[in-house]
Amino acid sequence: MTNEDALKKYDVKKYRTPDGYTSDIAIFTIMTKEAESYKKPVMELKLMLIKRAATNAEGHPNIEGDKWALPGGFVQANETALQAAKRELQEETGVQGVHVKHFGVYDRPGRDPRGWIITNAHYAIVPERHLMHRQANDDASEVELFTLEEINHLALAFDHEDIIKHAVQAITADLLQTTAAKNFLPPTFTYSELQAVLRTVTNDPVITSDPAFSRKIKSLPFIEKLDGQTTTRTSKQPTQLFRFVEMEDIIKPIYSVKY
Amino acid sequence: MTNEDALKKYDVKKYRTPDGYTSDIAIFTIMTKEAESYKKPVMELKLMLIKRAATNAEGHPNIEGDKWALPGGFVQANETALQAAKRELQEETGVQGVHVKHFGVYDRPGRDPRGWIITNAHYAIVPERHLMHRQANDDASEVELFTLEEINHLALAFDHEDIIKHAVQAITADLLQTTAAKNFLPPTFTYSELQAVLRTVTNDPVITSDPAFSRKIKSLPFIEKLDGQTTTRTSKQPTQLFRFVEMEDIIKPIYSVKY
DNA sequence: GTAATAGTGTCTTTCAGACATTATTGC
DNA sequence: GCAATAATGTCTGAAAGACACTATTAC
Repeated sequence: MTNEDALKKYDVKKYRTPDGYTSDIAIFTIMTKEAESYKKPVMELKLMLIKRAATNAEGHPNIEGDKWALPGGFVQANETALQAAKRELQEETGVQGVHVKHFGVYDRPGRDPRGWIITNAHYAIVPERHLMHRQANDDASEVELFTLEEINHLALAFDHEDIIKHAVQAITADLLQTTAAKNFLPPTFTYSELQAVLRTVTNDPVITSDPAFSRKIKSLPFIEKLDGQTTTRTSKQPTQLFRFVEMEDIIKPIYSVKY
Repeated sequence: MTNEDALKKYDVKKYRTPDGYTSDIAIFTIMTKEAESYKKPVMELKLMLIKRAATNAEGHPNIEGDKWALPGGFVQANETALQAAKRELQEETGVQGVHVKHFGVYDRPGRDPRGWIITNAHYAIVPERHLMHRQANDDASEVELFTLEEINHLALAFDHEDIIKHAVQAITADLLQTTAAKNFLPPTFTYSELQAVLRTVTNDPVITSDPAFSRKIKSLPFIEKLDGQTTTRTSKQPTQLFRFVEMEDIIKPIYSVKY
């Protein structure tokens, strides 16, 4: 009656099994538009897509060839989809050790003409400064960063339009309701740098107003003022530096805030 | 060069594929403790688990037999995991048309001794009043509702301890940061009924203090006061009724609230 | 000085938090 | 009247929101 006994009798072929399990990854970065000295940063959210090759290694036409898609690949039996996503990120960008998070599963019948393919989708936050040595791999003919507006005009493979839409929702909620913004910023940052990151996903007046945000940042329990430390990255006037404090996630009930 | 040509050349067996794709569902309900007339409701969050049969239909010992587990089953090739979860919910409780949501994927190698099994996990919110005609199905010898405290002391199958922990986190965040509480409540409700639901997952003083919550509920943009409509369900004094207003999700940035 | 960004002063209004008080009704 | 729940009155303090103003520095 042990699990071992039970296992011997179990027929793993009893059910139809999927034809594949893949891991896709939406790699987001935030780029500074027109970086000038002593200038307030203006940032832009971008997503990395690859152009699927028209033909595969054997010269045959590729599925959904010539369309843009999220990087991804088949998950191996000895790894999780999250590990596969990190491997894919490493292959596409050479970057390791950044924020990677699951946000959805795509399993609609017929979503992939090759068969019953389950896709586990993730997003990654890669700071601009880590994206120096991007390289294309053999499966992709082109790799490019697009703004969300540009993506609206691209031909996308499979159901990647849906997946990307959800990825943007997921990263928006994460940037605003967790301290995920820290993954786009250097370890110490000014109020205007944090503000620029948040402005890519919100128009909340508390965040967009300079005096309001400059005051507010000092009272946030998950951000620490670094007394005496300043920078002139963003202004001629030396500017106060801050850093994020490690803290378990902050849940503010919608029933207890001001409207 | 069309997708059809490409498909002919594609060998679907090139990669090892999973041995199964299952959909599990954490069925939550909130029960009123000691329901008396004219009494303020006190509620309790409960989760439905099934006891896996010691032996299967052929009399052989069952995998992880005699342990408690989330209801679930294999996803068919012609459906999504969400559809499978709703089917499973219907089989376990006879309930249809309630809130069912994906919250995670479990794919750690070795998590299931039967092979490489991917589990797509969901949770459902079922109002107490819909749970009149619960029935066990043939795969389960027992079905029971447990409090979260009771679950800590049960022997759970596979990695369901992890899955349940994440399900509780997911429903907590959803109850507090979306209007999901409406799925536990009748269409119109008093402040103390909503309060009782929220108290199952939070101790926030704005919610637990009666005068504070009674005032606050009137200023929430997603809740509407029903002028002139009252009930004596919860008190001898007729009590104001409210209802949820349909509204796209409210994201309150952690950077714009009070601490 | 000028321009740009950072940051403060100050006023008004609103709301949270606390606690007492009143209102309503079945028993 | 008593007990229980609902709801309001009222005070204090803190923070939001708005806008003017000062501070600092490269040029």
